[in-house]
Amino acid sequence: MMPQNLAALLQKAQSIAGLTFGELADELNIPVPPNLKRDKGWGGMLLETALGATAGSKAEQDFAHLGVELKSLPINEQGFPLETTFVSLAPLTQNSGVQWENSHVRHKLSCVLWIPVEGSRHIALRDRHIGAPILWQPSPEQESQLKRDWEELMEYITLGRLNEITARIGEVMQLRPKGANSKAITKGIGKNGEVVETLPLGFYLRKEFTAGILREFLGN
DNA sequence: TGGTGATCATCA
DNA sequence: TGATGATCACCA
Repeated sequence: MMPQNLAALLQKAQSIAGLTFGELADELNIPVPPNLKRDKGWGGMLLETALGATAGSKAEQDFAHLGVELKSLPINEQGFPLETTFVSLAPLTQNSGVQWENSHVRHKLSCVLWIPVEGSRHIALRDRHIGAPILWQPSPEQESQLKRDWEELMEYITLGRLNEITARIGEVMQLRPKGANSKAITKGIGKNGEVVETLPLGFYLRKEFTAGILREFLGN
């Protein structure tokens, strides 16, 4: 099932474009939940299964042998993203020496297969259509935007300014909580360089950024 | 706990 | 009403 090369992956992705979640799920004998309240990652998992990615948690690209990360992107009727896009957990400790060039964010975003998906809640989950795939690599401009934000955000982390971090920081990428709930805990660096308990944070792409990706591929 | 996949839902 | 902060499920 795992595609052996990029062409096969793209072909598979193109072959499911136009289907609804319900049609695809039925083919794969996967039950469709009534909504996403308790199954927030269901759509992404469905696409992973359909495209032959190995399900489960592994800290790497979905198609590591192809160097490709798979991401579903819920959009509204206007083709605009409905949600920000999670990229990766932020390293809150042991991050000395981490540079943009060897960061998880850069690696994850070096090549992404985006699959737009109808996401409006008034459309029943099983009736939502799967869009045409977009194989994307950041342009030099996009990468420099990401790098700038990453460096600014990482500065808060490494300088022990965790308490000052807000989702408003960052032009195209932000830091937000990423965990089971507000009681989730991890280690971070405090004001005086000491280890402190803090909320796990993740990097998220702002909607405007992913909207730009859609725009460049769908031709404005 | 820290990853994967994300969306929910409250409040400014 | 949209974005921020919170949350859901599953796995190793």
